[in-house]
Amino acid sequence: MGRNAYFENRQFIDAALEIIGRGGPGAVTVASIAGHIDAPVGSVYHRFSSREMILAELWLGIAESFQEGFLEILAAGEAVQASLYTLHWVREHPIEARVLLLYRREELVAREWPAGVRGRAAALERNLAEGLKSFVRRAFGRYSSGGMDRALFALIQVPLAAVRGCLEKGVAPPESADRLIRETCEHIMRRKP
Amino acid sequence: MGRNAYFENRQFIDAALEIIGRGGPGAVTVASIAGHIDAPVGSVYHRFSSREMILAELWLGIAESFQEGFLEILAAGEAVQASLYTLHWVREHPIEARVLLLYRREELVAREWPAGVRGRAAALERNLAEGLKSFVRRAFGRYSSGGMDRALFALIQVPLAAVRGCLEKGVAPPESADRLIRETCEHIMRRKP
DNA sequence: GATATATTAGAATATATATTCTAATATATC
DNA sequence: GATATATTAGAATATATATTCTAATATATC
Repeated sequence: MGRNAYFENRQFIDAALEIIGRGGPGAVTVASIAGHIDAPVGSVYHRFSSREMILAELWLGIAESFQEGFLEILAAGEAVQASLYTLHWVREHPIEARVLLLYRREELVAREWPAGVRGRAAALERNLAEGLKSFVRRAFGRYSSGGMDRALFALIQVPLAAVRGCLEKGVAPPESADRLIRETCEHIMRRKP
Repeated sequence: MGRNAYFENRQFIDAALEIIGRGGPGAVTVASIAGHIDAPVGSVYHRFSSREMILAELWLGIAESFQEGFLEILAAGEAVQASLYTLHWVREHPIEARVLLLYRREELVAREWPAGVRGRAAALERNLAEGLKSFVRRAFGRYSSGGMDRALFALIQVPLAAVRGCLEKGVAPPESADRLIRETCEHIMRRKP
């Protein structure tokens, strides 16, 4: 019982997304989030325990969605497809991509996750580690730290590198990026560690 | 005439370097900089027009020194050597590397450079662009934007990607990084754009 | 040795922003 | 229709930190 809600949690998180996407981490204040949807700041704190909690939920939601797609492709075992995933995802989700891939996570949420989302953050890390580990086993016949270095480099670091400049400029990655990532991945994964 | 100075500008800049290197951008306050060398905050403002100016001078000094070495190797024309430069520089200058390569520049100095160092910032950008342009001409026979994309990717983005994880962890890049960068660079630069 | 002044010293102030708090409002439930 | 309460509404407060300001100090120059 009681008064009906005028806003939804999601609206505040989406407002934070828009604000970071346009103005960067420095632009997200509790007032700017509330103002973006004409809500009073009181309504922010009625829903979220702190400013950081909004950002944590935003970041985790994006990361989970990004990672779900990545792990699916990774499980299929195609290295090149997995290495191109980031690029395609950035093209489809340009704003989310900035939040997840352009800024360090610590710019949005302090190194220590706020209580209440630690489980989600830990699961994210665990799932990635597991997915990569079994990919490495399949790709190279057995697990080795050298194989993991190679997979991390080809499937994650290089695609990220190829995309970072565009994220900064706020433009979509060019066609040429596909080729650079594909070539690099094929070459790096061809050689056994 | 007048009282002799007890501190030097350099000490404040070095203090900022140490503080960022250890605690990240969030840890550099005017008070923490002054406190690090037991100076009063008044002495900070006696030397620097603002907190941002200290960070601008720190960042520009590191960037200039990094870039000078890079452009020298680039002028020699060896793509692989240039692609390994970042890695070697990170091993030699671990703290400076964090300031320059781990954090976005905008975390330290706002997008608009403070008046007084705009010339230095512009020169930095111009010199890199020129150095890369003439490298591309030599490497591929003629200048093309495709060639520039390839050079940027192989000589800058990939080396940065290979090194970022270590910068975050605060450890020196492993031997394996040399091989990944070298292999990628050779492969990417072999093909004409 | 007196004097001017560069610099130290650190307290006071300004400002931005997160958080708290009190009152008003709207509606579900009786 | 009365009542309890979830939620809105936004003013008040707390806090961190950059910047300013005033006084003290030490030394180069005369």
